Amino acid sequence: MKANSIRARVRAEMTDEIKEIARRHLATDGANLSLRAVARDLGVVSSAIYRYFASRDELLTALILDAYNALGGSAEEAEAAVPRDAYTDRWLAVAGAIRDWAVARPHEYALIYGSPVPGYHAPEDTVAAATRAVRLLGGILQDAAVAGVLAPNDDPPLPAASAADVARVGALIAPDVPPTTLARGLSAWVALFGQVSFELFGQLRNTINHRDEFFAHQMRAQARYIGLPA
Amino acid sequence: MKANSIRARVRAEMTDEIKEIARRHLATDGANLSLRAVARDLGVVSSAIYRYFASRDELLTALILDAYNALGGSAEEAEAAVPRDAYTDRWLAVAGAIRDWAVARPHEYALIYGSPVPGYHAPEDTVAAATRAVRLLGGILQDAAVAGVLAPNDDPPLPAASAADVARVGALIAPDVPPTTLARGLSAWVALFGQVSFELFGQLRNTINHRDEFFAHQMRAQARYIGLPA
DNA sequence: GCTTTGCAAGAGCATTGCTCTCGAATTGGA
DNA sequence: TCCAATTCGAGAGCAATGCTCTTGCAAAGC
Repeated sequence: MKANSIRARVRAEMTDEIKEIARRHLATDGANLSLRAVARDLGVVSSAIYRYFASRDELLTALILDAYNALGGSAEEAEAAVPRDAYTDRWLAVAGAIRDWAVARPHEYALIYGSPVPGYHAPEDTVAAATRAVRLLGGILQDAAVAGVLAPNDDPPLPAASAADVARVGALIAPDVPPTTLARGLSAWVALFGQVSFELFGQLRNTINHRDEFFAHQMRAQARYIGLPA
Repeated sequence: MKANSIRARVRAEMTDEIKEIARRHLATDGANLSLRAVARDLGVVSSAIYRYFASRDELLTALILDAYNALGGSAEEAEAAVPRDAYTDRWLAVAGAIRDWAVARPHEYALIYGSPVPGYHAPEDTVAAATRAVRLLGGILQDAAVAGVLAPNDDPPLPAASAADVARVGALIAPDVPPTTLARGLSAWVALFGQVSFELFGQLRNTINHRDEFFAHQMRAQARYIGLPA
């Protein structure tokens, strides 16, 4: 089949439409996605879906990949709009974009940062997409480090094995950032997604009611903790 | 039915056995728990289960409640074994117990801290059980505060609405802890569960490989961040 | 023009959650 | 001690699911 035959184009359109409808179902019915329901909405018999996705898991994998990329893209876009030397603002833009994306699509967020779907194992394709968000944070730290505006800290050094783990990550995304600062960066990264997950998964109910404001404040605190300039 | 009739005892045993088998299935097959499979393992026909749980969701709710209590109990037990004035160690004991419990029962952890199961809404019963872990942290902060060993910080004050939220929580579990310290405590709480979730849900794959060590180090850092004495 | 390939439809299978009915067993008051 | 009320498990049955297989039809490519 040539890449640009009518068939190929129709196939791509169908694939997109299936994912689109699946996303809609995800948003309304939650995580238990029904292939047959998607087929019905598409006006097609259920077995037809299997021409495009070998199984329900494969459809979910495609949605997961898309979600990682959408989230990463949204964060990158927000970060790119901030002046390069406004390091704290860049971090806040990333954090805000991630939360906004997640709040707008809680079920897609749950797909990628919630409990892994049973029996499903992330193919290697997803890791590149999944790291887009962390790479952004690494880039900000790196830029701040070379600019010499990253506040030092007097944390004790990491134990050997963790130091190696952190160094390996650092070499890839933020080579000029000292290890203890990198560890604080990872901590902020965890705090960011932890906060979003807590909010979306209901752990903040009856506790923190003004989530926007609290989130922004906590992310600002994380920026200070990392050592980004005010 | 009298509380101690044969029927009542058998009923309690059956209920426990159903939950026990369900937990086993959870551990092997993941989150898609099959009532019929549980019934088969119990040597009983599927409709018999409905004498004990009105629906699959109700069984899951019972498991969730048990999980919250088991996790809370495990953390409380670990914390109680530490001298009262070793505030950092108390925090580390809580954090370690929570992680250990979660690593040993990833699917039960996912049940309570992962994506909420579709259609399911936490009944009010669960909130008391769910707050046992936070209360522990609050208690440690409170004790350290009244002992006067909680290091102050110069964080900017919280914005009004968040300050009210935090104050409400603080009044309940740690009345003598200043708001900004409380905010740092909440941050540590989020970091704790965020770290465990990242580990169990696969977000640390190919990044942090020595998870025990890294977790312990990060929790120690959180203790310092909160202001607990070394 | 003819063969190969891609596709949707439909029937079918095993499985699921849940409901209902029917006998058998336990219970607790007379 | 007997008897009505309650509780329970078995079994059949329903609507739905994921997935497979076969059958005809349309597009693609020689």
